Amino acid sequence: MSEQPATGSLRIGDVARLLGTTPRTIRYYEEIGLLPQEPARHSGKHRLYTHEEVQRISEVMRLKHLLGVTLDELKTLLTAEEARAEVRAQLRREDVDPARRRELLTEALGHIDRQLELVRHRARELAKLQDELSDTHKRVKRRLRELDARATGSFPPPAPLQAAMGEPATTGKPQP
Amino acid sequence: MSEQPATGSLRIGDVARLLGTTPRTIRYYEEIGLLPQEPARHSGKHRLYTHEEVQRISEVMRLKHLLGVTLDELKTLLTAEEARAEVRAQLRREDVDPARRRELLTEALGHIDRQLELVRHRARELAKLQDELSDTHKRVKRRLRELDARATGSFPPPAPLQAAMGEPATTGKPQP
DNA sequence: CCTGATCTTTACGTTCACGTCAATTTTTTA
DNA sequence: TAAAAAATTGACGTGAACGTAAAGATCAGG
Repeated sequence: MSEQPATGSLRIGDVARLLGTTPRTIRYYEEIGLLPQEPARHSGKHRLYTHEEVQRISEVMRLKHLLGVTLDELKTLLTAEEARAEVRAQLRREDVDPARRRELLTEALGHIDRQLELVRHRARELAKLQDELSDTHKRVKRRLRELDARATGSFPPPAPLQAAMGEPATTGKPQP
Repeated sequence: MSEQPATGSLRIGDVARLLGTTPRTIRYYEEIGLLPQEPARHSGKHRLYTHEEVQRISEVMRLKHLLGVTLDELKTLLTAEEARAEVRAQLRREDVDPARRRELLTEALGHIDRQLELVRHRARELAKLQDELSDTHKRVKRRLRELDARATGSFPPPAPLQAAMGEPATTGKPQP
C-alpha cells in the first residue's frame, strides 16, 4: 500500500486510518497547537509521523473522548503532558545533577496528579450514576420476581409498592 | 424573591439558576424535543416547572455531561426514560392484569439495561485511564524515592532506568 | 394600576470542530 | 517517465448548541 522511506514513519493518511479519523482532523489539531512538535517532513514536503507522534495524537483523541472536554481545555491539560515529555528528555540525559533531577520529577508528579484528580472526579461521578442505575435495575427485577411468585400461588407481602422505579431520588443542588 | 402561585412550581429563570444554566438552554431543549411534556403554563403564558420536570432537566444535563453524547443521541437514550415514565404511570394504576404488568416491567428492564451497558462501558474506559495514570504516578514517585535514598548514602540498584514515565504503552487499534 | 423585572417568540449571530472543494505539489506505481 | 494516488495550503461551508438582541406580553410589588 505504501512503502515507508525508513524507520516506521507514517504519512498523514495512514495515521488517520490507524486512529479512525481523518487527515483534516490531524491537521486541525496541529493548527490549533494541540500537537507540540510539528512532524518534521524530512523526505520532502509531506508530514511524516513517528510512532511517538502517533501515540500522542491517539492520546489526545482518547482524552477528548473520555473526558469530554473542549480542545481548548485539552490544550491546557496537555501542556502538562508536554512538560512531562520535556522532563523525560532531560532525564534521559543522565548528566543532570540530583537537585535538578528532583525538581523535574516533582514537577512531573504535580502534573500527573492534576490529571489524575480530574479523571478520578469523572470516574466517581460515573460510578455514582452506575450505582443508581444498578439499584433501579434491582428494584425492577424484584418486582418482576414478586409478580411471578404471586402468579404461582405463594405470594409474598405486598412490599411498600410506592415508587418502585423512580428518578434517582432528589438531586438537591443549591446554587454555588 | 418570588412567591410561587401554588405547589412548588418554578419559572424558567429560577430553574436555570438552580441548575446552573440559562433559560435559553432550557427552551432549546424543549425546542428539540428533549423534554417530553411541555410545562403547562397554567397561570398565564409563562412556563411553570414542577419539581419532577426540574429533575428531568437536571438528569438531561447530567447525562450530557457524564456521557458526553450529542443531544440527538441523548434524545434516543431518553426515549427509553420516557417509556419508563409511561410504565410507571401505568403501574401506579393497580388495575392492570399481571400479564400486562409483566410485559411492562420487562420492557422497562430492557431500557435500564441498555443505559447501564453504556455507562458501564464508559466507566471501564475511565477506570483504565485512571489506572494508567496511577501507575505513572507510582513510577515517578519511586524514582524520587530512589533519588533521595542515593542522596543520603544508601543507594539501591539502578533499576531498569528506561522509560520510567512513558505513554500508556502501545495502543494498537487496527481499522474496523 | 403603574412600574420594573421577568418571560414570550422570532430571528439572526457565534463558536467549536471539523467537512469539503479547488488548485497545486509531491510521491508512488505502472 | 507518464499517470495515478496522496498530500499541501487556502478558503469557504456546516451542524450542533447555544448566545444575543428586539419587541411585545405578563408577572410581582408598592
